[in-house]
Amino acid sequence: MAKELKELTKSEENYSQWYNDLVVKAGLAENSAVRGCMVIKPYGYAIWEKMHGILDRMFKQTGHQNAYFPLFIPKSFFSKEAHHVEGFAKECAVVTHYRLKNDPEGKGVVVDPEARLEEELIVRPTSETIIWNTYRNWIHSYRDLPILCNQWANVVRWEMRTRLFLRTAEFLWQEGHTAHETREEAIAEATKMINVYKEFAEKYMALPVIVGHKSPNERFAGAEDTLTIEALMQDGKALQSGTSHFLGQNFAKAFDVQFTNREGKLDYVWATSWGVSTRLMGALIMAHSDNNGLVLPPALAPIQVVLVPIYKGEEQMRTIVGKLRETAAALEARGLSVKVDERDNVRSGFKFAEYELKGVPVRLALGPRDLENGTIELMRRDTLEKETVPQEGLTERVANLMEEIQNSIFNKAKTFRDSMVTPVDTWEEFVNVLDTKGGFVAAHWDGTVETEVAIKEATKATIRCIPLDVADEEGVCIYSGRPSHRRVLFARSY
RNA sequence: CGGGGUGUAGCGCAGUCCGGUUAGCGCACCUGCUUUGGGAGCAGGGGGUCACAAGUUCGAAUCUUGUUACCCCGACCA
Repeated sequence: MAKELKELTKSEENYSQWYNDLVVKAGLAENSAVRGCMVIKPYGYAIWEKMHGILDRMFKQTGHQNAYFPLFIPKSFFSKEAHHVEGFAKECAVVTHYRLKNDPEGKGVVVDPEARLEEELIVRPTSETIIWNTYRNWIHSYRDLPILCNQWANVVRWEMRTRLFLRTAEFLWQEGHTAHETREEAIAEATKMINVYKEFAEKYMALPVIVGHKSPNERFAGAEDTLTIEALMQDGKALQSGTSHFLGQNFAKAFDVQFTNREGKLDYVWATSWGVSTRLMGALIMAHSDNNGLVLPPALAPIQVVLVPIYKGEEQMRTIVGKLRETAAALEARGLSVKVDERDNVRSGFKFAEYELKGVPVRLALGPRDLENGTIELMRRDTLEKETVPQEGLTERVANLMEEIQNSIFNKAKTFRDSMVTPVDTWEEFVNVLDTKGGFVAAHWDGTVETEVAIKEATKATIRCIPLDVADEEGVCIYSGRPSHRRVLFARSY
């Protein structure tokens, strides 16, 4: 048990505190000297690298290529797409000067007032504008289409209040930007990519998500349609974990990106953009962790199996560590990432607690007793179950266990999520469920922005999505009493 | 930007109301010995501009004024 964490059992009141402590103590990330910016530590980054690698492979398999566009965007680019401007406008970092000089009074360096930029540069909060400005030169004919590019980058949004991984001033993400001949093709692309995200979340992160459309009010600025994957955290709040936008011809018109189509006529291209960020790390942590620390799905765990020696005296240590190295080599040959913890300045009990805090899926412990009996102690992190098993056949057993743990973590999260989707038909019920149970509330909505905003003001709950697979059902709006044709999902969210 | 709170060792804190030996405790760190099947014990050791600045005083971590940073609650958040 994590001594520091033990005193901080998670509950609704201290959930934020618990989350923050967990992120710091598990060695994932910490606050930096720059307000709102985060340092991702090696262990946290190792998990992100795994995510990055898997996603990148999935993008390539769906025909995409990586490219890189500038960090700085001329201010004027943001004036070109009206809705986009409205949606952003504020909370960006702006570069106004390009030089420092020594302080005449000898107090270090100051910004050289002579070195003011003619046009300010915005540190990208997202790259649609600079990318569409670039695409204009790449696209002339239908033969140039589609363009299927992705960029791995950092972006900056000057958020007022930040939380590690969930909302930081600077964060890492990928943003895909595609250009197509037809509306249908672009819509298909946006749908394809939200499904890639769904598959990634469920198969690798063991995180069940609901795919749906955003309401017009929650839509990305400049998009005609925004698809989202919504996940549920253990405190009953929803987390938007990835989005895919059908941008129509909005950016093409703003940046004058036209092509000659198959009929020989000029037309504007159809666009999509889609992204996931280091926020997924927050989702991973909040979806699975318990009071002993992280619970990592084997598919994303930087260390899948840790081997801990238990011994008395140096001679015994050498024998046992030797045996563990052999075991580790066999597991590695089977494709698992393993670590033998040979440190002799901390005791085994300390190591047990530490790897639980870090979420390592399987722990093997070998002591003198096992040496005699030809056994080894095996513990799985998700259930904390220990058993003593024969060394014979261990590699296969552990390899199979990886799959079992991955499924078990997913099923646990799914059972919880499913139990937290509550259909309601009255306003009283709606408020009551939000206040006492949390989670998603499936309710009828009249489809108007006014109602959506009024509900948000009254309850802090927003429409998370209109699920893709929702069945048509006649009913009346819980707030206005006007007719509705389907239920949508409301929740309080991060 | 509004309301509240906190700055004392790497981290967490006591001391501040009511000024007075050499500023203290826990964790972490270093050394040694004993330990090792669930966060070891003992002994010794290192580490401080008490956020910054000015003032009051024989004397300031403590009182006064100003500044600054951070945290929490709002507002904000594709």
